[in-house]
Amino acid sequence: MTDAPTKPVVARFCPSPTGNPHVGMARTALFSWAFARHHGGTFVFRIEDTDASRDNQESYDLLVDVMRWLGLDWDQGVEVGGPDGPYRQSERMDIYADVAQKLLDAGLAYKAYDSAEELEERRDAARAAGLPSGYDGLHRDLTPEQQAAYEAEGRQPVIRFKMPLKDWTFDDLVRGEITFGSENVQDFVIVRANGQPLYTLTNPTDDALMGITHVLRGEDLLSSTPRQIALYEAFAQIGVGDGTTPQFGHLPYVMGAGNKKLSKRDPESNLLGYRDQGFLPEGLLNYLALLGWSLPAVEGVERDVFSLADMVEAFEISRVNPNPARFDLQKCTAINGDHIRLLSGAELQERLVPSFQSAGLVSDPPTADETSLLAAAVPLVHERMALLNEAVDMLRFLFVDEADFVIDEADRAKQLDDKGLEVARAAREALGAIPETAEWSTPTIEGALRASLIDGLGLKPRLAFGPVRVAVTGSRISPPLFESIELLGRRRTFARLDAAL
RNA sequence: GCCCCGUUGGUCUAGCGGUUAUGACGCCGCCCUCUCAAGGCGGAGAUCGCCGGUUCGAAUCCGGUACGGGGUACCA
Repeated sequence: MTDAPTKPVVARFCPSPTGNPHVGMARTALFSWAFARHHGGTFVFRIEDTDASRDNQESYDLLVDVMRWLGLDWDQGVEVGGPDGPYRQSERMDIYADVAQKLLDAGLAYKAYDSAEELEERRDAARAAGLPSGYDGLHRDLTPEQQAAYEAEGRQPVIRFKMPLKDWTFDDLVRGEITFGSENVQDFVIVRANGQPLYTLTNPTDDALMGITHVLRGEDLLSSTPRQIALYEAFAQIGVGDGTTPQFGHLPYVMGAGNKKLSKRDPESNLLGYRDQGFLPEGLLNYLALLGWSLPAVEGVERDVFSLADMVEAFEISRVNPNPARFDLQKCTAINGDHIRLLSGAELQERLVPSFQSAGLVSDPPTADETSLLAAAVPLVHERMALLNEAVDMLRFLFVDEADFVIDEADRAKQLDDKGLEVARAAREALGAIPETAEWSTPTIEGALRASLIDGLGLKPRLAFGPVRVAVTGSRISPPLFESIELLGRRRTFARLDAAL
């Protein structure tokens, strides 16, 4: 299968605003976006909010917010507009009504009056007989008299699309040729009895009207593809769209723990949660890309940490793996750590500001002192973190008011026992002996401490510095000690050692 | 029931008829080292779901089968 479209690519992402944006959705958006960008095409962002009972504005806002955070920009769509708007289906109802009417007028769709009970009964019978259980086509060819009779009974009809009687074969962009037999693709409802259009109509209508050339979506929609192809062929007859049918590619699921699809309820699936935890959009996206796709090896060397730009350059839909992938938070976090290490110190510092602000350690906007302290402190933790929020915990001791400084009790017990206090006392003396006139710097601090604790007391380094670390930073785990002491400053360092003794 | 999709170490993944089956995350060990990381080195872990077939030769091609997933809605 080749991956060289002949006409300009127009791809789209068209979620329904129900609940929290989840990672599977982001993966679908990413692949569609990367596909469009790779081919220099257009990316459309449309919202499918045709079901008023499930859709809501808050969810819509979240969707827009998260797409912007991820950096998946769109050329046409909600918020930005475009030639084929509006891009919210709730604002396009007249269009769907018009298309449905045209389909009816052309004899490509029909009114069906079956009641829910009747349908269920026939469906059960078909199953029992080992037959496919879709609509049996009973009202396909009702005469006007029969229709009038049903209406006289007070029945409100749905509109069903009349599937041409033939087999349906298409070449899926990720799975290859797929065929559905005619008997398994029955007439489907496109407009509810109350006049509301359904996804089955709105989605292909918009794709046709917006000139979508490539439809990349979740594999849950694979079996509805024949219906959509049939609809496109009908559109060609009634003049909706340009008469062509897009190509389809069905992306595998992103699964959660166990073996089930990551659901919207699952906290691991909540995209905003990742932002709050301090994931970088490029880190999350990189990991998501790895779920079903990989950068081609260059001269036999595989690479799994890459930028969005790298992905755009290399993204071939034919390389997408058709099988579902389990989301692994640990690996996602590890990849994110790699991306953090790829950031310059200045970039990292900038991205860290919001985390420090929400922890109440830095004001909004940061003061000059806070900014310079951050600038000096960030290099200390840059390669020690996988998530932005981890920096807050590691550096809290530098930013916190003295009154709020606390020592972890478990660590105090382990390190500041009698022996440890003795070491801390020696450290306090050694540091206090550094002349006021001498620079309070990492080398001087290290020199003083080593001379006193290692050479003087004859301690192993880990035994020497542990108690000092706990007294000064509040934890057995901290950024490098001497640098930390330098940044803390003379006064605060002395105060903390004194307080610990 | 019927239809469709999928199946390579715990997880993700490379592989497109001939490899000691690739790499990553995780795990274990060692080195580095003031803690933790990062980094370096090494290791354990896969009879490529199973059975047949094609072929000199199959993870790769074909057929079946099992298991998992999806669809079968007046949800999307």
